[in-house]
Order: sequence, then C-alpha cells, then structure tokens
Amino acid sequence: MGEVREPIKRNSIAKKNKIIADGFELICNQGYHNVSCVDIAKYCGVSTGIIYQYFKDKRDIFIEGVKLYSDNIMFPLLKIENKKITKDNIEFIMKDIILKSIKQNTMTKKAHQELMSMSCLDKKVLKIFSDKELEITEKLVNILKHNGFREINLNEKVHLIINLIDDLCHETVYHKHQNINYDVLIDETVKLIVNILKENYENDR
Amino acid sequence: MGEVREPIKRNSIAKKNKIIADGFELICNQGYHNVSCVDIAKYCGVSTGIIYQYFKDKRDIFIEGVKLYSDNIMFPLLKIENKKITKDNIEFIMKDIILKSIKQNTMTKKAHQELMSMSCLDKKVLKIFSDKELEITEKLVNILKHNGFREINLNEKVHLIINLIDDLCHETVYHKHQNINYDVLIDETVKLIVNILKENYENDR
Amino acid sequence: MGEVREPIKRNSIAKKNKIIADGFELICNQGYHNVSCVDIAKYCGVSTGIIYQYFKDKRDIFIEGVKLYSDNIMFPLLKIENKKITKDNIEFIMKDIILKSIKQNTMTKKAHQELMSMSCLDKKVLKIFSDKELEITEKLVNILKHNGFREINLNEKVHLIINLIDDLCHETVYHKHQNINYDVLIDETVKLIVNILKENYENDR
Amino acid sequence: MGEVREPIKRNSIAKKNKIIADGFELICNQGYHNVSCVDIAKYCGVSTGIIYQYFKDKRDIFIEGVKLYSDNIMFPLLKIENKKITKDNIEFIMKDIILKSIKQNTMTKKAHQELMSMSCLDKKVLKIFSDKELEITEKLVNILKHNGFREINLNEKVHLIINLIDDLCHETVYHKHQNINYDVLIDETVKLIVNILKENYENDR
DNA sequence: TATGAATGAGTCTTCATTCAT
DNA sequence: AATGAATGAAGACTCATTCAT
Repeated sequence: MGEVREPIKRNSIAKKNKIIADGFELICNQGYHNVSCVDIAKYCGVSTGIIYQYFKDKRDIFIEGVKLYSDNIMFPLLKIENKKITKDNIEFIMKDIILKSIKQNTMTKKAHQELMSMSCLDKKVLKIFSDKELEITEKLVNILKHNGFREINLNEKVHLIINLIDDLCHETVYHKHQNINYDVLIDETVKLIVNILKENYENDR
Repeated sequence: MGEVREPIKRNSIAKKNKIIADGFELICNQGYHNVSCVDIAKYCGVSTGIIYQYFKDKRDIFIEGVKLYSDNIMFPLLKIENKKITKDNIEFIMKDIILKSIKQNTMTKKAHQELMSMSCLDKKVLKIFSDKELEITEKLVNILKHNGFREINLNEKVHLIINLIDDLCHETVYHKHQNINYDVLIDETVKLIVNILKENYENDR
Repeated sequence: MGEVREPIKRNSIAKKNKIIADGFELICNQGYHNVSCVDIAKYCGVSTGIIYQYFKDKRDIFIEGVKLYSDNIMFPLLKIENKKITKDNIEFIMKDIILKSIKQNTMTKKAHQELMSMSCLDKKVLKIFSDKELEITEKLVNILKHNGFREINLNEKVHLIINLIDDLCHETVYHKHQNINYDVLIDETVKLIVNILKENYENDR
Repeated sequence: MGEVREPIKRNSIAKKNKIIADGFELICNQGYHNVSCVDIAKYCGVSTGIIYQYFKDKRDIFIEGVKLYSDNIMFPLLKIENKKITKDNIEFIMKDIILKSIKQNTMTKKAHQELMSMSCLDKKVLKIFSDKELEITEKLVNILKHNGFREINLNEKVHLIINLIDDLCHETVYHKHQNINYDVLIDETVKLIVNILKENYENDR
C-alpha cells in the first residue's frame, strides 16, 4: 500500500509545505470534519495523488500544521524575554504579557475552536500542546528561579498561572460573557498571579 | 420530507427518551464521528426509521443528551448546598467542593473528551455549557452575597473561581502532567480561591 | 504520445533485459494484479519513466518474460534427448521424463499459478504456450517416427501423452488431493502412456 | 466497519440472488479484473450500497457465483446415472459421457477462461473445484465398485479418467489445435479409459 | 537517455436519509 | 407508529501514465 514519500527536490519540498500551510488553513477555517482530502488538494492547487504521496491521510496534514503553527499562535508566552523580574515589577510584567498574548492571538475564532476540539480528541495533537505547555512552564520556572524566587511548589504555581493566562486569552477572544467586565477580569487575574507568587519572594530580603 | 414528530403516547415518549439515553451514551463512548445513525438505532434496539421521526439528525440526539445529562456530569458545583459561608470555613468548604467535583466526575475519559470537543465546535452545545456556567456563577454570587461578602468585582471573581475549579477537574481527567503534584495543585488552588475572595470579606467586621 | 523505443546501445539493451528479468520475477512472485509499474521500476532499480520507453505497459513486460523464460520452466519435455526409443525401454524413458519434469519445475507455486492464470486470460500468453506445446508435440512425434513407431493417430496420441504429463506436473505443484497416492498416479500414467503407444509399435517385428 | 447482512425478506433474498446471478455473469463475460462493483451494481439494476450489505467485496460475489453455477457448468460428469456398467458396455458409456459433457458445456469461452484463471489464483475457488472433483471421483469409484470392478488403484485411475475427460472437454471447446483431429482424440481417449480400467475387470469371471 | 514528481480518472466503501410495507 | 431494506452522493485512496528537467 501507499508508502509516504519525503520530497527531495527544493520544488517538491515547497509543495509539501504549501499543502501543510494551505491545508491547515482550510481545515481550521472550514472544520476538520467538513473538509475532504480532495477539497484540500483543490484548495492547494495540487492533485489528490500528491497528497497521498506526502501524507498518510488528512489527519497527518493537520498534525503537521499543528506542529508548525501552534507556536506562533497558541502560546505567545513562549516569547517571554529574559527580563529582570522583581517583586516590584512583577505586576507590570504580567499584565504586559497578558495584553500581548491577547493581542497576538491572530487565529480566527473558528480555527481556534477546531484546534481546541481536535486537541480533545486526538492524542497526537494533545501531546503537541502538552509538550508546548511543559516547555513554557519550565522556561518560566527557570526565569523565576534565576530572579531569586523560592522553589516552594513553584512548578504547580507556574502551571496555575499559565492556565489562568490561557483561560483569559480564550475568553477575551471568544466567549464574551455579557455580565463579565473583561478589564476587571484582567486586573483580577494579574492580582491573582502576583498573589500566587507572593510567598515565593516576600521573605526574600 | 420527514417532519420531526413529538411523541404523544406514553410508550413513544419512553422510546424517545431511550434513544436519547442510549444514543448519548454510545456517542460519548465511541465518539461522535465514529458512530452512525444506524449504529445508534441498533444500540437502542429500535429501527433506523424511527430515529428520523423523533430527531432531525444525529446531532439532534446528541444535543438532547447534552441537555439532559450535562448537569449531573459536568457541573457538580450546581449542587452546592446553601451552607453558611464565613471567612473561617471558606477554605474548608472550597476544598470540599473541589474534591467532590473531582470525585463526581463519573464520565469516562472518552466521554469527557467528546463533550469537550463538541463544545468547541457546536454552537448549541457551547450555549448549553455557557448557560450552565452562568447559572452557577449567579448562584454562587448570591450565596456569597447572602453570607455578607461585598460585591466588588464579585461576578468576575466568581467567574475566575469557576474557571479554576473547571481546569482542575479537566486536568485530573486527562492531562496528568508528570512533573505536577496534583495534591499540591489542589491546595494551591484552594489558597488562591480564598485569596480571591479575601478583600470581599476581610473588612467585614 | 510515448512511442515504445527499441534500445540500441549495449547498455540500454542490458537495462531492458534487466527490466524483463526482474519485472517478470516480481510479477510471478507477487501476482500480476498485485504489482504496479512503479513497484516494478523500484524493484528493477530504474525510473518509472524508462519503463514506458521500452514497454507499452505492464502486460508487455510480462509477455516478454513469458517468451523468455517459459521454456526452461514450463516445458522440460522440450529437452528430451534423442535417445533410442524401443518398446523395451519406452516405459523407463517415460518415467524418467516425468520424474525429471516434476523435479525441474523450479518455479514457486505462486509463480506457476500466475502463469497458469494469465495463460487463461491473455491471448498472447496462451499463444506462446500453445506454440510451445505444438513444438514439443512435433518433436516427440518425429522422435517416435525415427524410432520406427507407426503413424496411426500419432499426433493425437502424443498430444494425449503431453496432456497427461502436464496434468501430472501441475498436480504435484498444487492440487495434492489427499486420497490420491501420487506414486501410484505416476506409475499408472506411465502405464497409460505405454499403452497409448502400444499399437504403434507392437506389430513392429 | 460494514457488517455483511443476510437478507430475510423474500424480496431481498431474490435481490441477493439476482446480484449473484447477474454479477457472476458480468464478471465471467467481462473479466474479473475489468469489472468494478459499481459496474456490477449498474448491471444488476441495484445501488452500490446494497452490494456491500450482502457481500464483503467483488470476490465474494464471484465465489458465490462459482458455488452456485459450477455444478451445471463445469462437471457434467456429476450427473452420471446409475447405469449398469460392464466390460462390454463401458466403452459405449464412456463415449456417451464424453459427448454429453462436451455438449453440455454451455459457458462462453470467455467465462470459462475467467473461471480457470481464477481457480489458479484464488484458494477458495480452487477449493470449490477440488471438492467437486473429489465428489465425482468418489461417485464414479463407487459406481464401478458396485458393478464389480476391482479396487486396485481405483482412486488414482478414476482420477486420471476425470482428468482426461476434463482436458478433452476444454480442448474441444476452446483450444482447437489445428493439427489435431478431435474425433480421433475422442476415440483415443475412450480407448484409453477402457484400457485404464481393463485390469480392474478382466479377471472378473 | 533517464529521472521521479505529478496527475486525475477510477475504484472501493460508507452512511445519512428515504420509503414501501 | 414502526420497520429495515435500499439508495446514491460523497469520501478515501490507488496507479497507469505523462512530462518537466
């Protein structure tokens, strides 16, 4: 049966990447279950055959897309610069991160929903997201440690922080509960984050 | 074409409910996209035809199932009793709620994933969950008010609390990050919740 | 559109022959309908394109293979040496031929089946086999005549003999009826052959 | 995945049988590999879907056809009546069987070739034919024993006889070697058969 | 000459939905 | 009201053949 082939020529590599890029886009916008491989081929301007030479199936294209694009899209936190974090600027830094995260979330609502939905069902997708989350957690933990924060339950605390930021981003972008004032929610979240870390730095002096 | 009919006879009503109950179970366990209407009919012990007399399509059965069963399953918080909440017992009460929530989560992992996944994609399902969340938020806000908690940003704070509890429940169902100690996570979350509400009761006396 | 080209350079001729040899082998072992031209190209270590420069299609390769290899494989009878055949040694000679035929049948069962199967369907293949059979028939008829056998119905008799030997070879390759003792079958066949020719030599003296 | 269903209603049973009858006919006439399931559905005047409800795949239809029709078509010998066979009438009876077999061979050449071809490739088809052959062999052996024929190598001899008759039928219907006089071939075959059995009855008195 | 990437028509197979009974 | 056989459009996937390099 059809072996998956890896393109060698520069041209073909470009084609494979185009299939990932355009195919991922199409899947995200139309919905994984509403799009067929023929649709993807048409959308990418290639033949159906070539799809099956470079990918095992539709899922495979999607997974590649997730791998490639989840970075930029899902976890802006990853790009935290190595700023000096102190008990004095932590509130400001966190609010900055949150605002940037919200702004950078460039995906369409539909695309985001697709990704969320698939991450619930597909082990591979879930794994990619989990790994990304782990990466950020470790990064943030290290930054905090380098800045003199104490280690008590630091892992769990950072995990909580990331969850809070994630929830916030998703909500401000999509949910929009009517009786929630999102500016207030942001401020409360920042306060919370600061609070979470308080015992890790307050006895520092 | 086939109008959806509402059963009148007691017998028929029972049959419709059986389809919802069994169909929802099957969808949750096998996955929405892995189950056909013929499968559902077989599983419910009815004919294919009858499905289309009581329901528009597969989605319709699922929605009805979500409406009927999401309560018990997804939001144990709804069952908070009207306990007296004070600054002294709030920590205990919250921990109790969380532990109960985790324990009461009787769905299989697969079912949980299906529901989560569908709630990302399907407006109706999302609406049901949103409404449920709103209901709990309001309930909890009221309880807190009745217990003398001040109203500053109370809506947003309760919203945050519910998110935190939700995240915790989901995680214990699947993520299971290896480097996270879940007992610690629970305690930190409880501390956080207490902290969130502190300024709403600390000046109470 | 692509004309089939006949290679001129020694190198190219070798390549064409390699395609026939390896391609025929692959088809015989995997089954004509289970092998694609791309498979053949890969197996032969050449490009897909080149296949279509030397051959019209897959069938063409197969036919060439049959032409080239059927001799050795299918009709060991062809190699009958010009022994002196008399009424006294005919039984011995025939048994020898049969045993050699069975032994020489070096093809795999699978290959044998493929060839048989294709010979039923493909006029060209059938023609090649028919011609081979005709050739053997004539050869054997001539040998017998040279050895003083009378001509009465000799063609038909030799034809029968060849059929009998062929059947025997095929059976030892696959049928293998359980309740048949194949040693007995061989002896009975030899007796039969001798019998067939009896009236062509018994009045000889 | 699609379970094969067995029709219950009389109407459906008729439909399944129609698919076997017409499908087998189409496959035989057009060639197994030249016919798709969609072709069969069209030819039978049914939908593609129903094909997959009653059959696993194309091969399944073909096998059913072989089971159903091989009797009438391939082995007219099966219908040997329980005539009294003696050394005096055996020649007449055998010639009669052969002539009837040739006459009864109602299949088209194409169909016959398909069956032969498939029996080389497909274990199930081969099995059906083998079993049929075994059945005839046993039947004939028993008839001969009942008529006082001795048992020496009787199995193997009858096997040879059946092979001879089979070969003869196939040839007279299709091959038609030019330099073979088929009337002569028939007579020689009859003589041969009588000869084969001679030692089983000649010492009878 | 030779390559192997690309094509797209064609095949298999499923399933939501209808309809005769 | 209920049945379940039947439909056929649609999706997944293959492969003989072409063509730019």
